[in-house]
Amino acid sequence: MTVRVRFAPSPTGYLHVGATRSALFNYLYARKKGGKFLLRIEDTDLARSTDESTRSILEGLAWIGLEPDEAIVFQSNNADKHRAAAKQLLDEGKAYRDFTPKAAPNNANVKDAIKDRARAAQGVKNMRDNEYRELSKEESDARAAAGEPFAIRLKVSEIGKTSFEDGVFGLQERQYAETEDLVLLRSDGHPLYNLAVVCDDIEMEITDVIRGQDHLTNTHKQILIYEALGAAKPNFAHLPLILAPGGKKLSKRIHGEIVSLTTYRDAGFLAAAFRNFLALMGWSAGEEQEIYSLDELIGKFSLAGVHRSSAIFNYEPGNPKRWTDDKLIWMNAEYIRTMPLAQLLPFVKTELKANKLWRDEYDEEGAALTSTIDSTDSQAFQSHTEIADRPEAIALDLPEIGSRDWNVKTVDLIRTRFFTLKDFSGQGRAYFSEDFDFDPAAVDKNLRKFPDLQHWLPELADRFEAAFGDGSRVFNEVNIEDVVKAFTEEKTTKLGVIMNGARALLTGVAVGPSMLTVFEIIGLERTIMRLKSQVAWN
RNA sequence: GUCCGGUUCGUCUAGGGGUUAGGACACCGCCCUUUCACGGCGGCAACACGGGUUCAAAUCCCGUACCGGAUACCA
Repeated sequence: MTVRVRFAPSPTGYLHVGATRSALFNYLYARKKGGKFLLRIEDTDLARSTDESTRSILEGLAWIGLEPDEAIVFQSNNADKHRAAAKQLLDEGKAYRDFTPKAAPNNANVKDAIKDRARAAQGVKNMRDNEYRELSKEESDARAAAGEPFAIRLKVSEIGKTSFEDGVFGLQERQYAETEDLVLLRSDGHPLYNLAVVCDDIEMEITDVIRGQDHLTNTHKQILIYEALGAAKPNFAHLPLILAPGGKKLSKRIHGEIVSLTTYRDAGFLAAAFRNFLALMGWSAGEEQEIYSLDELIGKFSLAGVHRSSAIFNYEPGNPKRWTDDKLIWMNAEYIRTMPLAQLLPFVKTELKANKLWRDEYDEEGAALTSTIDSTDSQAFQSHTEIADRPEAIALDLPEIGSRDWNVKTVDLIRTRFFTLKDFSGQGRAYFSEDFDFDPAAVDKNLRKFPDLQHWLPELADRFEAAFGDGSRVFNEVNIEDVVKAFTEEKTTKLGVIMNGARALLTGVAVGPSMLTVFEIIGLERTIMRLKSQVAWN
């Protein structure tokens, strides 16, 4: 039998990172087993479900690369089937009508109300004391015919237990006495979650249900429904939860946008990096590897590697440097600097375009460097070093400023210190535009601390002009170094003072690659212009 | 309350009778360097507690504590 799994979110908000991990594990399991990964939108709670949420979920799944193999199922479309199933169980005497008037909903604190009620019962509550449980068929039919409202409850036996072998948690057993006669159909005819899920999973021929640990007790209820319906039950596996720092469940309401997948997309994370990070939350292949391609994850995934303990999604609210999990940030940076350049470039292009930093010239086909990069074998993943070590890529003369090759070389140069795609348009803005900001800290540290620089740097610009302006010498690292060193000696100052001052003026920031390379990449013309500019000083 | 589950460095984790308890992130130090959040080297740092079984327990058993989940005519 081919494996069929499903991800079944309810569209009551954006896609949650915990839910995304459930989707990922379902997907990995399906791919590993050569099965199908399906998507069902559980939109039966009309009051809370929105189309916008559905769109957002779909968008999130598309971004992270977890698209379903078959058409999306909307649970609300199956309500008639759910009602028919309830009716069938009623007719077979496996369920009964409960004419108890519906209790007023206590929306303020539903959870607390449930807890209080349970505590009041002191654990000796009889789950079978419903007065309508043994009502005669005649009377039940008569009252229903008279128009009296009723809910339909499953008649759960008093003696016995449900049990199943959980793919993660092992053998799970629960005495029937612990399970109440659960409601299948609300008195307004609305099918309830557990019934809907079971009917749909049967209908969709789901073989393996993989979902959050918060559904463990639902599983016992659902098994009762499978049995009543005479249907074969699927395999079940429950995943540990992802918790917030402090150990509470990571929730949209309390923790905000940090739990939304779109936050990471918008913050410049690579889907591959995010997926990699998520896979390692609650799962391990039992080895010391950290970076896994999707194919590797599929190859190595197994439910046996899933933990039973919850993982904490670690971050510090209010700390800009740790706004999300450290390891996630590191992993994204690791992907940016080590992934094949040809794979990174399209993402950088999108980022630059969105900030009006992209030039059509970057798209032009042609030169040697570009074709070298494009032919890079993208299966190899340690490629940053490979590219850097490849003499034909790095030894080329500097491409014309603003050309496609220049863009490729620049991206490869600056990516080594970047954490997100946003950095290409933020910290890296000065490479692509004249309109960039100066980091006040960089100005203070590298310029104001050495007031002489205010006239020295324009002077250096003149030296560059004199040395390279007529084109007789190439503006490259070796020659630039000669000029700067001579200038430094003349001023009897340290090389670092000149270099760091120039860095602040040329790039607006205090960090970056070797300054000699930066001069070269920025180019003679822009270097002269920026060294002479006084805007940073004002 | 009851049921279910959990507890190895700050965090993610490896290890499941004999290990100097390993790795990653973060942090700290040193090196490289004109700077740097790259890179290299090194450091700090953990088996919740109490009993038992055993020659030997982080590992098996029992108990305790703490944490989490569930307990709806929500999903």
